[in-house]
Amino acid sequence: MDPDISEVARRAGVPASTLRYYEKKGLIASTGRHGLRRQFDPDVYERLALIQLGQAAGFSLDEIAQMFAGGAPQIDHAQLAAKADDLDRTIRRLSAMRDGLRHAANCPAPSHMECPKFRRILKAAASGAFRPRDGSPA
Amino acid sequence: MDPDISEVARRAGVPASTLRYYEKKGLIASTGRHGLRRQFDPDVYERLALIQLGQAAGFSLDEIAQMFAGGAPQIDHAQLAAKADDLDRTIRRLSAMRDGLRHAANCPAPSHMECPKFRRILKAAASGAFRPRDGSPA
DNA sequence: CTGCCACTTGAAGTCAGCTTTAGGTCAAGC
DNA sequence: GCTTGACCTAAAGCTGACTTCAAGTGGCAG
Repeated sequence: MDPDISEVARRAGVPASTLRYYEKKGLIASTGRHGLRRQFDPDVYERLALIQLGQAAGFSLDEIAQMFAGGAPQIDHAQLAAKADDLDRTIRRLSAMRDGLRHAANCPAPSHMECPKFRRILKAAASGAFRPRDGSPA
Repeated sequence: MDPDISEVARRAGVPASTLRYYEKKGLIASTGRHGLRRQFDPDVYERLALIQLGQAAGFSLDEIAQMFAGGAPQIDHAQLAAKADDLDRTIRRLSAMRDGLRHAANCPAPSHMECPKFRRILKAAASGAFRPRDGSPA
């Protein structure tokens, strides 16, 4: 028997409301109804995993829907490489921040403003060095 | 003469609407008015840099406002260390994603589903390995 | 056959961080 | 003195990814 929405929710760890939302967005499809109730093909689990993976990679649901658009998932290699580069920039930015935070957490200066390193970082922030590029998460 | 809002906007690269929003939130303060028009202390530039830095580090505006709450910026060392750890987790997660994307971008398999590495990553996604922890950006 | 309750729906609400809009004020230049 | 237009306000709107709500439906146990 094909799983119903609560079964999919339980097994995939995704709330039923989210599954309905994904269906409306065209990210997943139900195979039919049993009365009112949706029934899902077990393939939906793979779909959901792809969605979660895509999200983790920083793709929006709309972008993910595009990938699913043509039958079997078509994922453009250039698009993947571009997203990898986005991630790389984000990682570098976050790494710099993390190092700055670690320093500030251990800095012996009485106030952060008296620490030269902090002031240097602050100046970088003022000049926009840490502004996320478009396409970066957060 | 103290700068007015458009001067601050121009020099700090922050829209006037954002400055008003920050003022309402208590993140910055104007020193007075010239007619209706706000006047700002030049200190505001440092404030704005701190705000941008805090945002880049993943703090919410509310958290940043808390830090500003007691006269000179009080930034708790434990809080900084905790945020650094958050960032570290995020960085590791994103690095794994980036590597996965790079592989997929160059993978010779006709479909991603036929690549063992991709399938392995997909399984990890299904098991929630990439779900952002609470406190992580994006 | 009846009642329960898990499911259904569309619409509205949530969150953060802003931006936009509509209508108003007023310092400064002519 | 009059016009201009940059500034002001409160309130509403926006984005993305959902969640919540109120009201309805219907399969199945008893």
